Amino acid sequence: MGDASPPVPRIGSRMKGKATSFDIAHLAGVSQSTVSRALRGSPLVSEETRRRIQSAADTLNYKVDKNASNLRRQHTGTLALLLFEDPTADDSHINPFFLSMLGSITRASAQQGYDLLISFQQFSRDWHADFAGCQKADGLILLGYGDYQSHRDKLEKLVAQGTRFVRWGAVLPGQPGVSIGCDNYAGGRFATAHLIAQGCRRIAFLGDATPHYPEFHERYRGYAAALREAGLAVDEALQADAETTERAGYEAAELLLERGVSFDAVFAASDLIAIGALRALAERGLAVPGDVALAGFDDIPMASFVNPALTTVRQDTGKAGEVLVEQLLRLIRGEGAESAMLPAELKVRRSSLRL
Amino acid sequence: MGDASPPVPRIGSRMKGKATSFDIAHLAGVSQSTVSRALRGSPLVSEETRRRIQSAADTLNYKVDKNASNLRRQHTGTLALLLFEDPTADDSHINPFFLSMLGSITRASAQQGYDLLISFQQFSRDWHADFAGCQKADGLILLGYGDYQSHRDKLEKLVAQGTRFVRWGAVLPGQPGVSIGCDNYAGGRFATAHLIAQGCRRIAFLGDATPHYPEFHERYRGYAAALREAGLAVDEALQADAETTERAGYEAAELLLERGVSFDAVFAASDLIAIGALRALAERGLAVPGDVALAGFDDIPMASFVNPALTTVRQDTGKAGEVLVEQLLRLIRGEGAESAMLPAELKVRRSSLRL
DNA sequence: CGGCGGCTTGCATACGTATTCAAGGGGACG
DNA sequence: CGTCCCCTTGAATACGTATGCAAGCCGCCG
Repeated sequence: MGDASPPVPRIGSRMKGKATSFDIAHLAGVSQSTVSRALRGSPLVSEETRRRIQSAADTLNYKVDKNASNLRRQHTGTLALLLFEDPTADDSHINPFFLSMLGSITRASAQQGYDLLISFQQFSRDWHADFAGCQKADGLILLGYGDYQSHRDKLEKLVAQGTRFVRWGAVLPGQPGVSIGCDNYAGGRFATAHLIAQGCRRIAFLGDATPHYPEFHERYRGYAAALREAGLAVDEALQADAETTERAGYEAAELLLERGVSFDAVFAASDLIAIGALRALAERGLAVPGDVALAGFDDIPMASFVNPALTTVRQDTGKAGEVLVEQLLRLIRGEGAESAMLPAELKVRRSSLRL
Repeated sequence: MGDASPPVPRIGSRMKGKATSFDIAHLAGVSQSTVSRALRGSPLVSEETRRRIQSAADTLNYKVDKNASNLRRQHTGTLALLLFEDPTADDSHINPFFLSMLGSITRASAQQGYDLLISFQQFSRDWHADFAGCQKADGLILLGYGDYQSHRDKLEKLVAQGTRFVRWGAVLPGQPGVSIGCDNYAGGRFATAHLIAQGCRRIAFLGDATPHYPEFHERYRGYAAALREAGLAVDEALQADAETTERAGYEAAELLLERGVSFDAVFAASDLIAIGALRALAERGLAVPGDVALAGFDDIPMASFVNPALTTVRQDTGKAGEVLVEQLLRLIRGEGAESAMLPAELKVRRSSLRL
């Protein structure tokens, strides 16, 4: 007597937790294997059985347990987005350009059926370890301006560990892993050539010009190339470092003004820098574009709303997100991916129009 | 002799996949249980053993498998953020206010040691099912303006299923679940009272005033209250619907102008609407704040950069993210959480200053 | 009429970790 | 010197799903 419990481990008894595939199996009068097959769309299950299982699953409000499923299949259906920011950006305002990228990446991965895990990272931390082998995500997307030189070792470690990742940033030869970026060189060249075409001859560059910030460095190279092509000299006194914040742009412009050098145009390495510079110029009573023509980079939403509207180099964030996700999925599927450079497009607005 | 293989299932043989706790155990000369305990910081392990295990783990570059761990512990260490947007926003520009919230929530959850899963949702879909029981996340954060009435049933279903979630939005009595929001009523009242104090008497309201958009409705109620307190009548001809986009703001302002009613101020239910209205006013040659004083709501980054800088009601997104995550974690820990209303703060800038 | 192949289904096991239970060893105290 | 208890460790099992393997059923062909 009382031999009920030993043979049946737990079917039907557990009311607390969510329903499992065993519960469905019990209700539909089939085995757990068949339930699993039916719900994953295996062709091995007959149509009638599939319907019965489906209706049982609906009844019990059953959802496949992602953890168990992922563990068994050794795959997560999740991508991780690592967003790097300089620790100095403590005002909790994320760079709008990256926010735009974030939105685009989110959409792209959703479209491909992947969830997206977001994580903010400090450059200083051992970020590469956190996501590498722990099966949190099938692949990584690295996003952030910055000094990749000092993190090259970490990237190489990722490659060595077989971690799948793509990086947004400057596309340069000899980099570890797959990089996607826009054509910063061409963008810088277009913007500067445009300023020259507007009659400007003394064009300043605001933004770090060292190779430590590869994107900015490429933009600077484009700037210098355009100057040379027009027969103009590159004057170091016309360059001032700035990280990509409005405040840094303001300060860099002030520095330039204090130097006492004359200039009739500013090419800023990012829109935030340009907007900061715009404020500094306005405070000195300099008219834009009358006294100083101004161009930025990124085409953040704010750029069209400042006064005067900002001429800038547009990076197609929508396309960028798609390409990043697409290439990452290729890596995950083992198809091999390639670095790619997206075109940059000059958006002319009032801030640069002198003619 | 030769009794090596039967008792030991697979230790040491697998070179392909990542190292498991068994590999660590083997290397450190202990059992898998001890490895698990050591790495989770259990006090049961001796200090010397812990060190040996730690060093073995470092050597093999071992990372705890999140899926297995989560499956075993029945918990994910992940929160999911569901961001709702009107399908009309196809230009891939997410509302800046929500982007700011997103940043803040990301930080807050990272600070609490939780990962954040981001998902964009269409109101139309059966979103409530996707995350409810599948163990993807321990809790949900719902974010988005909108018509909660038509989704009340879904919220109630979530509550019934025992899903832990918090919602950003209007805090009203009798709502299912926990809601966090700012004091939209007070914000609308402050902004309108400020416009009145600037000498305005015919103040328009741009934004949906129906209860379908509870936040906007509350702001409208605050607007109406301030008018009444000043002995001014609420004129329906001074109200025009607009969803929260720049284009809608532009069109609503145009509608207002075409109506031919006179007005000397505009209170827009969001900054995006205000910025659109600003453009419409400028095109008609109306000076802000000279001819029309203008105030918005949200204090998105753009608000300080438009010309003239926009007076607005600031919602503290940083605080909001913290509170959302904090209350959600309380729910997850079974401590019970309460809806809360955050203070709204008037930020006076040039767009409203007539004195 | 026997055997063979296609179509479904069930059984058993593996995924990698966390935790309960039992056991071993050593010291302290009576 | 014996007993008891604390400290540390190992063995075993459960978490819920996916899948290789084998078996049952049926019809068809030889």
